[in-house]
Amino acid sequence: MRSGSETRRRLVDAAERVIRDKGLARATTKEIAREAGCAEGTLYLHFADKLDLVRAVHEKFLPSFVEVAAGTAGRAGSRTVRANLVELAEGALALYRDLLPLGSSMFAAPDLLERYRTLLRARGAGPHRAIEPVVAYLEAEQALGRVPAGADLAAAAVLLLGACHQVVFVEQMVGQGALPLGGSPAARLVDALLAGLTPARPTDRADTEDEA
Amino acid sequence: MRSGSETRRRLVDAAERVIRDKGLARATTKEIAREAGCAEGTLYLHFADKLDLVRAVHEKFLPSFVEVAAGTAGRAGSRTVRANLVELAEGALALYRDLLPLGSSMFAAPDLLERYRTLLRARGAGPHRAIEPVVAYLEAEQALGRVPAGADLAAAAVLLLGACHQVVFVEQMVGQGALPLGGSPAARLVDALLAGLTPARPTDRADTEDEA
Amino acid sequence: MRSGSETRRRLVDAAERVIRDKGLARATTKEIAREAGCAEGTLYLHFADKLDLVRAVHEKFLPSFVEVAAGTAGRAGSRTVRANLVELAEGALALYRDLLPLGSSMFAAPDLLERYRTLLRARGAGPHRAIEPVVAYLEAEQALGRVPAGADLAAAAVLLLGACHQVVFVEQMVGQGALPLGGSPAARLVDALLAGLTPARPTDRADTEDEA
Amino acid sequence: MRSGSETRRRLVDAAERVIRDKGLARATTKEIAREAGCAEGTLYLHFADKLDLVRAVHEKFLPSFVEVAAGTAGRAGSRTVRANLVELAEGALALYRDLLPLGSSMFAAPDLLERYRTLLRARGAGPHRAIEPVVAYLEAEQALGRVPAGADLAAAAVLLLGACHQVVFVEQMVGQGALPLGGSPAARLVDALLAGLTPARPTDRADTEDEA
DNA sequence: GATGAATGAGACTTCATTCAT
DNA sequence: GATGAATGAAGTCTCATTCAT
Repeated sequence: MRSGSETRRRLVDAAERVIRDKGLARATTKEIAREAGCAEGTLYLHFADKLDLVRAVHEKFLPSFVEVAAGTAGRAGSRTVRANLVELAEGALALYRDLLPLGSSMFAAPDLLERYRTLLRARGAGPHRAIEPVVAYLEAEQALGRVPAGADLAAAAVLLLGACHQVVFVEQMVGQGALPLGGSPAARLVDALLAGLTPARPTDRADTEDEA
Repeated sequence: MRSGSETRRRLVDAAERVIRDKGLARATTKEIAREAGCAEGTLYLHFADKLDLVRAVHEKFLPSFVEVAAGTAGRAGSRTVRANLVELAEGALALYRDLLPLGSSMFAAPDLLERYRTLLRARGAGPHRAIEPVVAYLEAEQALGRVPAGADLAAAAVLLLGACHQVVFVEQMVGQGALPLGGSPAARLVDALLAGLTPARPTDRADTEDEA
Repeated sequence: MRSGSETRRRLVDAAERVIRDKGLARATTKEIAREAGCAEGTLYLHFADKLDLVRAVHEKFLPSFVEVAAGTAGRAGSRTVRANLVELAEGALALYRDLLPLGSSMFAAPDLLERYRTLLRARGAGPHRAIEPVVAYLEAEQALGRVPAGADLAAAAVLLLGACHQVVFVEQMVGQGALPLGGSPAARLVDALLAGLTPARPTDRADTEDEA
Repeated sequence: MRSGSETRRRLVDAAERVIRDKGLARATTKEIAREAGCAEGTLYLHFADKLDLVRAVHEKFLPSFVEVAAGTAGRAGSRTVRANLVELAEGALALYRDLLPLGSSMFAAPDLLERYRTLLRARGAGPHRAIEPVVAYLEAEQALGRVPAGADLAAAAVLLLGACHQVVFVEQMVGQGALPLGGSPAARLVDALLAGLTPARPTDRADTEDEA
């Protein structure tokens, strides 16, 4: 009943499809069962209740957060840092486009959010884990001298992934092209991050040397 | 029905409170009316339907996206760029903490999202407008030479605001402290953005001069 | 909502009728609402849930237990003891015929039984209170010398009311006439109780003078 | 399907246990099968439907009604009438404590009650048969002169058994000790029945010699 | 005989919305 | 404008029963 039975898998996939199409609020058990090609009652043979099924849908994507940069992580030293980061940002954009509708809808249902938090804690998973492989990649480049020695890699990773998250959030709420990041958003974000905002001249540099 | 009657205001405020407390899914008309201290039927004297009331709640926050950096915008040239950006980032964090639960829950109901999109288009508003004052501030600093001439200011603004959004998203989904941004997250993000990731040595810089 | 609104009363009466006709197990909210001439949802405007409605039905009959012998109690000294007790027994038979189907069905639903117990305790009511007016009547007769001085009046009351209960129980489970109490069951039970089972001769009386 | 297979017996026993524990309303086929240690479908190899299984549970107890006084019946003439009746009453109390929850719950389901009536008629069984051995015992004592010649033995038996039934009914509905029959209820009921309610003086006796 | 996943009717309950007062 | 009882469609979940293995 808990293991990967064929029907169970069909139900999870059907639930995912319906939630994406109609949103969590319109994802009824009747609709999910119809989509899965089974009776409504069958749902309760495989899941304790509807929330348990939704949790299973989310669970399916738990590894994604960490696997975003799985490919890139090993690329340290190859090609250029920029190329690797652009590839990584594009992967992040694709992932967020996939997960945002699923993830955000949880805020509409506090009980679901609570169950999800419990699940995340139990697995030690969550969206915050996404920055780990990015940091790992940057550390490897740092060791190779392709990233400055004193750089705050965690903050850099959050800047990049956060920007990707934001791009997708705006895309889905307002529509594509709302943000003035014409061309390749991934490339522009990476370039801006690499360049920083500090003027070349030492006098300006002094400006940033104060306490917050 | 459209005017700013006292009862109408009470209903909007009550709806906001209930949505924050219990989530959109548990925000029933009965509960909202109780919280507003009026009868359930009264709601329909002021709003076409429940979605219209929710839209009014969101509408209340439309200006916020633009006003985030209202204060900071005029500070160009004063203090340091870093200090101004840290203040701005802290404002963004506070704003996102306030708005995220309200904004994200829309993804649970596509019909609500659709109405919101229409509203945003009609008003030319939306979360993407938040970067405008940031860009405006940076442009002013750029004119003063406190920000590099060639910098991609739009991308920089998205990096900073996106990171703030991300920090709050993780906070609310997993809990505070999940991201490794100990100390002042705002300060660390700003510092990382200012510093960039390009090594000081010219040889490394060459690494990034590859395909756009 | 708790007071005696017209709709509330109609629902309680309808529920009583349906429970009598079809039994508690077949008394659905849909059927009760139809019988009451209102929508199913209306039920939940007046009662927390279905059990709460059933409780209200039972509550309606709480006073009955005590009022059985209300009339007879005042008759002490008038007519004959036998006549008064026969009248009382006939009232008890009528009451039990009315209440047994309602009361017994509770044993099928432990949660309902539990709520009913709570209600009984709170009101200090219950089927055991039925013997009180009977005992009161007998005490009055005892004072008048029409009932033996040393008689165990509580036990006598339980014998009489218990027998009436039993007669109805058998009637409803097996059908009328199953018990060999042809003629007037009430009269036969009262006569048997008045007469007792002790033989007139002193030698037999000795038989019963054994261990207490 | 009708024979006394091992599995069939396990199912009947399991059903009895579940009905006692959770009530008829909560006695699901799933729960009964689990308790019996077999699959849900197996139930339908041995019984036409769920009601048929419940009927089998009740059938198991059909003889009980008659066997209550099996022991006592043969005791006529031995010990004292009182001692024999007290023993019999105690047996009746024990029996009713055992059967009442099972028997009463039938009133919640008229279709079950109907099937049970049919069964009782076919077997000539039922709760009314319980008085037979009591009457038989009393007749034997009557023949021995230990019970008055003119006594209405059927009515006396109903008084005694009915009182026992009542004691248990009140116990299970309100709780033990609700009836004022402290000490040994069985002994008090028997003593009251033996003594009767007629005053020793002939003048009082006249009171009862009126129209039926 | 035994199994247990699948079924689907139907139970209880919620809630946005209406309307007579 | 305000009320709140009434509505009824729709939601989640249960459970007796069937059937292919």
